[in-house]
Amino acid sequence: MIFRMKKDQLEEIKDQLKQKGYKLTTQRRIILDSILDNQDKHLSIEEIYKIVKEKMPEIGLATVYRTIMLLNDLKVLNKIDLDDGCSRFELSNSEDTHNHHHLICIKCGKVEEAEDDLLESLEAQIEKEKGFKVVNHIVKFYGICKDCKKE
Amino acid sequence: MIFRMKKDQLEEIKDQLKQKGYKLTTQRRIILDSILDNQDKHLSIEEIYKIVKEKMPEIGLATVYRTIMLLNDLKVLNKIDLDDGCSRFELSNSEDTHNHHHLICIKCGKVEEAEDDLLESLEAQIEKEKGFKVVNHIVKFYGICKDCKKE
DNA sequence: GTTCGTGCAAAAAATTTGCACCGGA
DNA sequence: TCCGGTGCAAATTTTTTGCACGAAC
Repeated sequence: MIFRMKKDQLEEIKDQLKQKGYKLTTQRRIILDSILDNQDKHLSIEEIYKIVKEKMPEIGLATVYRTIMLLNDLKVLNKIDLDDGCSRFELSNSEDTHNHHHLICIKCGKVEEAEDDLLESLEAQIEKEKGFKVVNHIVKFYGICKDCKKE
Repeated sequence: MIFRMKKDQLEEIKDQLKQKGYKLTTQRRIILDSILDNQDKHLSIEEIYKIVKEKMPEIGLATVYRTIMLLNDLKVLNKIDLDDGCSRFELSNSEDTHNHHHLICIKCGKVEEAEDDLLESLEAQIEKEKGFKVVNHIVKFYGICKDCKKE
């Protein structure tokens, strides 16, 4: 996946916060920064906390929770569940989110991403049949990854 | 969705337990029973515990956890995450599971099910491109349900 | 200056574990 | 009988909350 310039993304999110009346505190900036630096990962709160704490040791875990929840509500982040006992999050770059899925290996636990998206027609059908307007979707495929198939 | 005869399903799951060397204890039978009686719902552990406790007040919450995890491992149940802070589970009737998706309303929180499945071609493509053999998938659509659209 | 956000610590919720005893196969 | 399964309570882990203080706008 090709990521946009980090600077652009940061500016865009900053604007979004400002528009909704949220302050851009040092803590929020550092947390955002850490997430943008790791957008290929699926970080847990604890992992984000650890990364952020290196840049700002006095930060509290509760602040990380509150910030992540805020970003989740703002749809800046997506919560994903990789069945490892904690919530994980990934950036939801508006163009990308709708177009990638997670491939979770049930043998080694590795998580890959697949970029294709053939769900538009299904969503159209759902709206027609159920009257349900889809605004986002999360798709997880469970299976055996390339490496594990070899064994 | 049309459910198979509860009795058939129960027998099938019993056999599965027996085959793998697990005992069919009273607790497990009651838990299974409660889940089969509620297959249209997406029950949390706590909810299952409450239902089961009426039939067997002395049961412990830990037993429910252990049984549900066992059934999850055996693929009798699927864990699903409806973003309400706890794990929920649904029966994975082998024929059905692969063919239904959840429609989660982001306004009222209601969860519907959609039965269509157009993912076969996508899965074939994933296997071809990534060498990842898909054995199951979980699809959640977030959006606005029929009722909420009216408001 | 306000008001929103933060750190800290305590609380609440969700899940797991240890262990002595019990009951299905 | 034997061994896996259970109840209970305690421990862990994850997440939330209350409150006084501090920092953005």
